[in-house]
Amino acid sequence: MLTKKKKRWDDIPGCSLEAALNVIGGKWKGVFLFHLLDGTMRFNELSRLAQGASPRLIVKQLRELEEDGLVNRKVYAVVPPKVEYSLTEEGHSLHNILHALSEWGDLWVDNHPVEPVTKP
Amino acid sequence: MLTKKKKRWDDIPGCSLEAALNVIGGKWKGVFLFHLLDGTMRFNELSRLAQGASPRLIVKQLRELEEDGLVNRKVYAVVPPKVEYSLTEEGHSLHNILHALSEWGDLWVDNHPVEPVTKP
DNA sequence: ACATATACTATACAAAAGTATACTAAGGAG
DNA sequence: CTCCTTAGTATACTTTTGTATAGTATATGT
Repeated sequence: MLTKKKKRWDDIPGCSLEAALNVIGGKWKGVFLFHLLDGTMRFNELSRLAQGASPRLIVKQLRELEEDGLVNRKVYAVVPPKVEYSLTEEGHSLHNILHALSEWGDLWVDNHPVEPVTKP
Repeated sequence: MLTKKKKRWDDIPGCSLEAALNVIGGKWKGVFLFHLLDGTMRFNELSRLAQGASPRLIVKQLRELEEDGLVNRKVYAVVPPKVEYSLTEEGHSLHNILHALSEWGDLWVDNHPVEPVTKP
């Protein structure tokens, strides 16, 4: 009998936009992808981008990006360990979108300042 | 003493890209925004887009989009109720991004078919 | 008098996402 | 022999998301 492999975007049938957002929309995925546009980075460097996130989460985000074909993970058999992350061709194809999102976000943040309130 | 109003994107300081993804990345937000590009829609119509989602969630997504300034909510004082949702100018400014995401998602889905597996 | 329609709200619960903290492997430097 | 380094794992827990299900208001049509 044939059945389907369970994927994270199974519950969004037919909607490519939602599929895209699922792939790049994880908590730190956008940031990682954006910075990887400039070249390969090591785990530590990526961690520093995700200020305050636990390694568990960082690993999870990176593994999903890898699984989804957007990043390569290259392990060097050295001690201490060295692992380099870089974008695949598919990852690079997000270049324009990532920059557009970043610019739009800039404007949006400007137009929606966090309101200061007086504390009682 | 001055403090800040808590917002949903407070935990992503300085990253406009992540801010953007936070604003449009909710479970059904992309779909709603995309379809609203074509004109106003009533609550029922939007619900139908979000097949299987509970009203609670749909309302939450729409309220957040409203709060973030991307959609207008127009209530008609009639019975039975009638509420129309439409994009604000700021919402419309996402036009290109939403289409780019949709196209990218299309390609991505094509390149990543769900693998059939034989069940034991 | 009664069912109908719409856009929700309320409550309880389950699942997913994220945090906090501690720990590991193994070779080189001292 | 001990410490340092990196790229993670492991475990326990909290928070956020999302589901399931039922209920509400009220003018209108029959």
